[in-house]
Amino acid sequence: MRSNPDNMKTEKVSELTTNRLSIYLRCLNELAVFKVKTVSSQAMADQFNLNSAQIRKDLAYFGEFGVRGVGYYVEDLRQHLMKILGLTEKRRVAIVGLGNLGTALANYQGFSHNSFEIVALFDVDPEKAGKKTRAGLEIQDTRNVGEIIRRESIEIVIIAVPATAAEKVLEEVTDAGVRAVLNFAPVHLNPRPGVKVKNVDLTISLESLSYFLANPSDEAVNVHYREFLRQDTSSNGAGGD
Amino acid sequence: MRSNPDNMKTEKVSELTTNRLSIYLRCLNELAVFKVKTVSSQAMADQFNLNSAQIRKDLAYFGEFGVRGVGYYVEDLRQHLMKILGLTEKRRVAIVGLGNLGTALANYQGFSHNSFEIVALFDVDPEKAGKKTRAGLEIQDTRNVGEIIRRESIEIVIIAVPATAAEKVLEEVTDAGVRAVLNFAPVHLNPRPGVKVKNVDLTISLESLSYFLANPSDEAVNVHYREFLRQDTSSNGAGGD
DNA sequence: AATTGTGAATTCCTTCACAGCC
DNA sequence: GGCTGTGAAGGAATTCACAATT
Repeated sequence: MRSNPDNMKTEKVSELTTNRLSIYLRCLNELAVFKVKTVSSQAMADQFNLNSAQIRKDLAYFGEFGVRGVGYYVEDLRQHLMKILGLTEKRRVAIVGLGNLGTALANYQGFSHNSFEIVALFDVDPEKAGKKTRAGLEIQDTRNVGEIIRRESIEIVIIAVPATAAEKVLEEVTDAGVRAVLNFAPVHLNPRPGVKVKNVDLTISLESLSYFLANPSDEAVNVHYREFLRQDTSSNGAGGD
Repeated sequence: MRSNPDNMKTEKVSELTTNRLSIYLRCLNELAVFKVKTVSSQAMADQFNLNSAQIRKDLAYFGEFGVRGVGYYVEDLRQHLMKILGLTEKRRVAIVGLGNLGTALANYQGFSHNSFEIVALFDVDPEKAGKKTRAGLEIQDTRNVGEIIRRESIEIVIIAVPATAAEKVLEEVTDAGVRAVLNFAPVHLNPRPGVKVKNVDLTISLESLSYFLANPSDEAVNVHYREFLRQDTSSNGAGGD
């Protein structure tokens, strides 16, 4: 039993769990909009085809947030999850690589309500340097990435450069103190200990879909849609500090 | 033992496995460029911080592709993987939702060499209808999505619409016979049996990174970077045909 | 000697099932 | 009665370790 209802755990939490926490939070956000006061683990489980015990376990690990016979107070749990996921203050984000994807991400509204703020953009192409995105943010030369990351206290870097350039970018931003990276380049990166890399690899996603098209009889018949996002669970240079 | 060296399995293959097959293929593609003739499971494992037994198991499931004492013939295994992943012929892809992300994807070059071809684009916005992307492909009205999917023999649909519109799009394309969907909308979709949905959820990825920033002491110290892409493993309406 | 293919062992994750509480 | 929190059971995925093969 955690017994430290607000102040965190001592063991390790799997990335499958953190992904689910994010899903629970999304669910609670929706319920909050409709002014729903409480919700049971079963109700949430139904919505996402998860198992209710899993939800309870995931949550119970961080504290006793529920009330027996009642369920979870939506607003209360929402606050707890925000805290656990480190979303109570804005995280400053930079994008490296302003090609199609990088540009789309720079203009994308959909980042979690207001927990993430894109504050810097980088590209090697001198043609692009100086240009501004729709939001009015200026593209800077990748050469200065380290310096600016420090100056701007950037915590998360999104890598959207070609595969061949990704490793070098990772090194540079890691040198500048960044410990969290979202990598869109279709390449395996080897982060140093203490640095977390999450990968979004469109080729893998598409090829995996292609496999299922090529093997329609595959996949057990009654596994149902049960499972949800096992998104990534990426490379991670682990390590306590 | 599979014993049917070319013609497929009878059980189910996990999505973790298909993701890895895709990684192996990428590795082989690189080796092929350098005219490397053979490769051992250990050599591949080193490159991606995987376990060599896992690679051998993954491959052995589909046939006996290796040669004891030698390893795997790069070109031979590459062909086998292409076949297994269904990449020997082009798969026709449509994108629904031409906002920032959809547009970026429409212009993106990086799709696996030439196994995927984007042949149709859709958006609800009548302003956008008729406009062409850089590649010269015209954006069509979402109303006609079913008809065009059938006419164009589209097999894979990329959903890049807002969360609220995604479920409806899924229904429509499923009605039109699509069985593979890549969903970028931050929402859980419930596909019918026999339809595969892979999710790419940027909010979950970022929030998961945020968790690790908020909990630096977390994550066991010597798990090392071992694990690689557990990308998604999404919703799946399973089912034999 | 090197390296695959694979049963057995292990580790990790999920689900069950129920005691405990409201 | 309804629902949480959780130990125990079950299942899945990974890794070990070695016999089989070239």
